Amino acid sequence: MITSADPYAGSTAGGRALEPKTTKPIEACCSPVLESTLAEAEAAELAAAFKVIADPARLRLLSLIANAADGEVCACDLVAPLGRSQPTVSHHLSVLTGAGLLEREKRGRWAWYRVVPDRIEVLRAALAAPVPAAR
Amino acid sequence: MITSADPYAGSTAGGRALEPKTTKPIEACCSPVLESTLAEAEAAELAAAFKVIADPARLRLLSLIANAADGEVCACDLVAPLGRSQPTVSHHLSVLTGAGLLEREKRGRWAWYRVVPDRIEVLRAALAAPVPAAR
DNA sequence: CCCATACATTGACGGACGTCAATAGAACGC
DNA sequence: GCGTTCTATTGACGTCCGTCAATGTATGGG
Repeated sequence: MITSADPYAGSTAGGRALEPKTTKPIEACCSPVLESTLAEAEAAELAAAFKVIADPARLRLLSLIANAADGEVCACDLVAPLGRSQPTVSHHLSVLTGAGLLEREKRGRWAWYRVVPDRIEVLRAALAAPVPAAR
Repeated sequence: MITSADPYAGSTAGGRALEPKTTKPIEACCSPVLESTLAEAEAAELAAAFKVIADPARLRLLSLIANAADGEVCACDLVAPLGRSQPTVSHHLSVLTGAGLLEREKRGRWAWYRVVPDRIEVLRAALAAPVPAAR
């Protein structure tokens, strides 16, 4: 007998949820990790957000686009620098856009991508050090 | 013919490297993602670092330990709140410690864990917004 | 000594995901 | 219309990894 009335907010980890598997956009879901105890649901959402940027290809895409001349890059100019196939690049761009880290604008035959700094700031904020309470 | 002498720093993504698979501690490896273009190696290292915290169990462990009374927690007090088996908790603590995000101190039969805020700051810094150059 | 407790390691299983080739879809020029 | 170009989707494959049961290792009490 471990817990009869589980005192821990959302500690169920064994039960697979089998959710619709939609790529939810990143949004501020929790206070900083070091500042308050995360419930399982909050942790899952934050972890999913970090998973989006926890990939070399996607990090490089972000940096390539963020450092472009006009702040935007045509998808056609990303395949070669990334050293991956066109479908793979398209896939990663889709993941980043789905998470809200990129904005997509279709102009003629081309798709132009821009970084959305605010969404990255959300991730950054989640890693903020807590203010030293009293002093 | 796309590239004869690859002009992109470390774009090889197809070739599996099959490295020793050691868990390298997190350390400042690159300038912020939005500030300069990441080479493949830098991106791989940063991605590996983010992967460490891109997991609900590990995020909860960090928050549980960071918010403990004395800034440290006995491993025995982490199994129940996490809602996972003891070996699983031990595994995650090992990953976090290996990455340098946690410090471990063995006292008698118990293992006490503390957060290393500096290492988390490294990750946070990687997401920093670039200074608006000129004004 | 022997047993109980705390933690780590091993091995196995199943799901998640990064990758590519092939194909489909959309937009443009002629 | 028709071919060309750019992008997205589909399907398949292999690897990575989070999880647990079982076992191993160490520490301490009686």
